[in-house]
Amino acid sequence: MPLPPVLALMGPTASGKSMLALQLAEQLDGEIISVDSSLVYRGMDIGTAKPSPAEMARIPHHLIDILHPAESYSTGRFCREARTAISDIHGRKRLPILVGGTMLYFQALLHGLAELPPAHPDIRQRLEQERSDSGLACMHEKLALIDPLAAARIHPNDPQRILRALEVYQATGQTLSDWQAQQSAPSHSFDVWSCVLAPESRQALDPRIRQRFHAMLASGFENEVRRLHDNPDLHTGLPAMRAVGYRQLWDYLDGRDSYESMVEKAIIATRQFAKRQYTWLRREKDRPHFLSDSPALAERVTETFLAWRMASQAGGSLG
RNA sequence: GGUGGGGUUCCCGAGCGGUCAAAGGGAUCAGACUGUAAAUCUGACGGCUCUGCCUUCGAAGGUUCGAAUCCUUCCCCCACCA
Repeated sequence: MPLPPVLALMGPTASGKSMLALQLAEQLDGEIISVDSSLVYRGMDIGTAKPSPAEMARIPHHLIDILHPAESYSTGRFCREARTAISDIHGRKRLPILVGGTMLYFQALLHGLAELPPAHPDIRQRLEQERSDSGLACMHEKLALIDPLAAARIHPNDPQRILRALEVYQATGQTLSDWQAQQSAPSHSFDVWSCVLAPESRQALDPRIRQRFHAMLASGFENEVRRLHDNPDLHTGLPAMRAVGYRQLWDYLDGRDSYESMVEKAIIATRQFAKRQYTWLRREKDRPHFLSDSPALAERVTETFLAWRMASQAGGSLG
């Protein structure tokens, strides 16, 4: 009995994933699951290039607008919710289509994620305090004592990872390395076919990024961020407010940057983000790659997917 | 026309006789990445036949064992005075 299929579409920012996903969903009777750490937040629409209400009405979208920006999402939560969404969609006899550019989420969902305790705000805050009192180097040394493996792997300048490792230990009495050692290969109740969408080169992305950011500004991005900025519950320490574009606009609204400079910085930040996505994407070398905006794109992706589907059904368990 | 400040490696910007291919930041390139990931972090970053050599600090000369650093002239910016 073959496992039900899942189509995964990954690609850098501004590559045209969302639009393609919509077409695929229509051609393949699918529903879209967003694989994106910023689309989960309500009130962050323009700057995240979120699908429009009309588009979301046309095709069901999942894992979008599920959190208030003051909340924090996580890889673990994504994995759970994505799995739930996948089986729900399968229950409706439709095709789940994973679409997004948060490569860690893809990695975790498709290749497995260690069982780990969730973020612990109290402990984290205490560690944060400790860090500003005694310095990062001291924290790293501390980590080296309790979890030498993690300390060796985590760079002494990497506060996020050092504090997380310490947090895991303090919260559970077990080191991060121990937790991670227990990870086993994921056993999916579905069969994934994934592909990559990107332009001819990363350089080709630059003008798209630039144009898209200006388009965002033209459609009221500044006001969107102003609303968030005016909300007393929100601040720059929040993961949501560190999103590309929001961060730069926030500084501008704070008066810490000129408009011109803010625009340039936002575009640069997007470019750098895309670069990091490419570093992940290179691992997917042997997946089918499709060119952004190429002719009959959706048709060709559909065709390739269906051919895979046919082959995997014929070939039984061999994928 | 006069006075003062300045022209430094892709950009900003330190350096002000040797330890300088030249701090620092930005950009760029490459990479890492396991519950913050649109985040966080690392490396490279004038050229080469690369434990050394060559070309760089507005231009041309000069002083010196030795100059991005001192002197002379010239070119260009900026401020102020005319």
